[in-house]
Amino acid sequence: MKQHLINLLNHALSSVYAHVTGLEFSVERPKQASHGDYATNLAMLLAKQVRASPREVAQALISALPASTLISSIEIAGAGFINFTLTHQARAQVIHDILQLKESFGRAPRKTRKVLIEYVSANPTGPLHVGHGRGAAYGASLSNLLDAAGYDVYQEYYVNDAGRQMDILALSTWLRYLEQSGINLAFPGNAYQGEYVKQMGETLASRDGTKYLVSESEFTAKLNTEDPESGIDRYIAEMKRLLGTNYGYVHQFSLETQLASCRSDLEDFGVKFDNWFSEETLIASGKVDAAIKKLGEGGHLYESKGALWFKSTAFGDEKDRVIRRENGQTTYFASDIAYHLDKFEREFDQMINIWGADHHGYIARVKGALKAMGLESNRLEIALVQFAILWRGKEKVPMSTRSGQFITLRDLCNEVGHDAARFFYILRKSDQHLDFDLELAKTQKNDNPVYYIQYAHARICSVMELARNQPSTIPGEKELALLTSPYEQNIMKRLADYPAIIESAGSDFSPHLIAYYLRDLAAELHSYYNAVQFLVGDIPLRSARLALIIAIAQVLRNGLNLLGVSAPERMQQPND
RNA sequence: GUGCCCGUAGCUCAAUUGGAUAGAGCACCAGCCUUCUAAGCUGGGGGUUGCGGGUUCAAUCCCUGCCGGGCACGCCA
Repeated sequence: MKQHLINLLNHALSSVYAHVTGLEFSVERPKQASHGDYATNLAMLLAKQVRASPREVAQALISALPASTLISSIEIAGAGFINFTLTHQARAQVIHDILQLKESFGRAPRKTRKVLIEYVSANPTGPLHVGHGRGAAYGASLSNLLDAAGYDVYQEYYVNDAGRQMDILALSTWLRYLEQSGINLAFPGNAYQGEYVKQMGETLASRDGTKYLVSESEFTAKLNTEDPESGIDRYIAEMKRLLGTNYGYVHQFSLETQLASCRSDLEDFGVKFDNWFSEETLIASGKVDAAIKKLGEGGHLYESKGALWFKSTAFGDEKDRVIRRENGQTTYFASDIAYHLDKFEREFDQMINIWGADHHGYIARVKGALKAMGLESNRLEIALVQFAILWRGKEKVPMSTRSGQFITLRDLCNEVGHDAARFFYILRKSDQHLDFDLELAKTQKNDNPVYYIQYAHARICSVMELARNQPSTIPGEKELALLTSPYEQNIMKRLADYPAIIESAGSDFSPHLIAYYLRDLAAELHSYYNAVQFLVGDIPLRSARLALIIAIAQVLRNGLNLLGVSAPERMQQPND
């Protein structure tokens, strides 16, 4: 419809002001219903160029506008807006579209465009907590949105399974394992404290028995209260020395256990990845060394103070970054360069990374490395997600993985429900802080907007259940013409907006737009429901109204589905 | 200190990316259940869009200077 108006306007434009070309004007839905179905700013943009008042220009354009059976009236308003009012038939067309297209209503035709979206990518050193939940909900909804917008979406989780954090996890597991046999070495304060580590220790003991036991006297490393970091490193070295090749089994066990738990937490949260990309594999296959070599050949590396540096300042970064440390180990950054090089080699048209906002300083160096390797760094887009700040009433809940003091994603879902959690997370713009109040989410469960939307859907299902035994005809144009109330007119307009909302929410990486849209649509259904009886005796009118609410239910389902939220046919009675 | 993000109703947040009279929810006040689910609806109060300049037909949005808040500034990941 919008495109139809643009075509008409372009036609008028070229016949009246043939010399004007390349003008970008907008056709949009006005905020106020009294301003018609669509409005354009074309006349105001033209006024200066053609030296006439906007209203004169508007009049000239309207006179030259080709006739259209879809438009009932056109008027000039305000500073020079041209407002279009559609015919009833043009508005009601959307009902036919929805009933015919069903779950594919709003979905764009497939484009041949491959998009890689990487998100969560949390270190597998413990259960996912509520902070990760936001990235997970955002990434999954965005993936659904881009899929609906016609892209081929490939979802990936980057697993940091190499490096010191994993060593600390293995150490923590092993110490808990030893405790099973009564060997209590001092447990470092900066090792992983959580209950899940104790469970891994128990499982390891029951699975592999005494295989990794050592005596207390063999273990000579001591904690260092002055410098806990070097203390824990000595612990790790000692563990590796004593266990030898067995160290790998403990390491592997800890990693696999955590990955499995992470995977099932996400699946229960409605998040499923196409690929879990291992950092360790990247290193083992030589891709990190290859990436370093490639940077070196381009002359972007230099040695200083015993370390190897990438000259990222040449690409807009604040300072140069270390690629390989003095001790010979490559840095996390080195792996990340190789990982992104690998993404480019897999030939995606677009790559999206969803990172916590605390990583924003990291963007310049990654993009810098890509540029240095001659890659189009703007094919990579980084969407930053602010942390969710957890509150218990007025109290901020402290969060730290190491201390074991955190609320897990699973706890959250158990407390407030899967649907509420998914919805709540994406309700705010992703680059804004999200205040997540557990008390509120628990005690005021019924105030959560997700129930409001689900209830609208359930109400429609309930009406349809009652209507099942009543005669009804498939409504044609004659019946739909009976939908003349303001409620019905507004709902038809709202339904017609859905495909455009999908498109803009997708291109803006803004799933929250879907949530707001659905809330507005649900509000209109609730008002309609309270004001108008659907199951009336007049059969043509009834079938028209039922067709309209079936269309609403379909769009609510389609939208909720994108957000990973269920659309129940009836609501459970709220607890009092 | 430098860089990035943010500042909208009492609170939490939107605002079709520069459009017409800035909108919701919560909270507060007053109403609506013998009728398709009251997890709902109807009405009301509540704003100098942090402050000052600038750009133009038009600024919450763009530029600039302050004020206030967050994050990042490792041979950590």
